[in-house]
Amino acid sequence: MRVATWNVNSLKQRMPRLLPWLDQRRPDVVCLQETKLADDALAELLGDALAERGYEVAAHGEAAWNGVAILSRVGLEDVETGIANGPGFPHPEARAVAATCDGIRVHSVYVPNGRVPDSDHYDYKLAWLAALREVLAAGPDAAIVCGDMNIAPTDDDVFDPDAYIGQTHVTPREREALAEIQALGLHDVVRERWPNERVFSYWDYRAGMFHQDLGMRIDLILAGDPVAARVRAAWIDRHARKGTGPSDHAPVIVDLDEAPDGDIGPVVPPPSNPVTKRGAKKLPQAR
DNA sequence: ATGCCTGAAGGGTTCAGA
Repeated sequence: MRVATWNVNSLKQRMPRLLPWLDQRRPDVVCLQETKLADDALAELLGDALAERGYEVAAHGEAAWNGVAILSRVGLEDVETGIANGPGFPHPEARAVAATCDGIRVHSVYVPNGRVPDSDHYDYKLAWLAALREVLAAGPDAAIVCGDMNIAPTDDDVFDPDAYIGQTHVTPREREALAEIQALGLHDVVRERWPNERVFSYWDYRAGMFHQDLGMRIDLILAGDPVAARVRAAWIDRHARKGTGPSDHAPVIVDLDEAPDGDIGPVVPPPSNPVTKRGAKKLPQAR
């Protein structure tokens, strides 16, 4: 079973990239973020194209901003939109949808950006993460949380920590909120597979950041023990960030073995190697 | 001039993103 997550930065604009990518990678479950489409508009836009490919759709969107969805061709049951008891800004935003696909509770999430540390929007981000944690704590262990977390878990997940001083995505409180979610027993499957590699999922559109591989790893797949034990491969599909009209995020993909019948034993982490990093560069700076 | 890109809304410019 192949599960993917992709912040598409507008489904409408990304159609020419999404459909060929679905045909190329053939994921069984796809979590989308920043669809920027109301549910009826999404159904109108790609309902037929997805049905042709065998996907059912659980969408939770709104016009212009935010929006998440789950596509599945291995079943899509018990759909739940939004985060129970989650905060709004000030009203609830379309940032989460969950469904059960082939026995796994799948969450597609688009965590608020935070904008500026210690701002109202930053407080909203922290409250939203706390509410997400409660939802996950009440759910099954056979869960997978996919999405744009808008947090780089460690300094190894940004091209240069100095470039992000005073910015969101790297502050201790955000990272602690994410760590508390992971402490429920969720494995960051890409980092566990590539413990010392330079792996990013987002690159700013500007100033050739992608070309120079100056990015961040903020799109994560977090898997509970029963799912993490089935991980056969986990990687970031940089190819989808190349070429004409890409999203500024690349898809993250994980391949799972078939669910075992009995006890599969402990999850064994892969061996470690020293971190290799290239020369630091600054973000584009204002004058 | 955080807006060197991109997308969306609502008009011909502003806001949001990370």
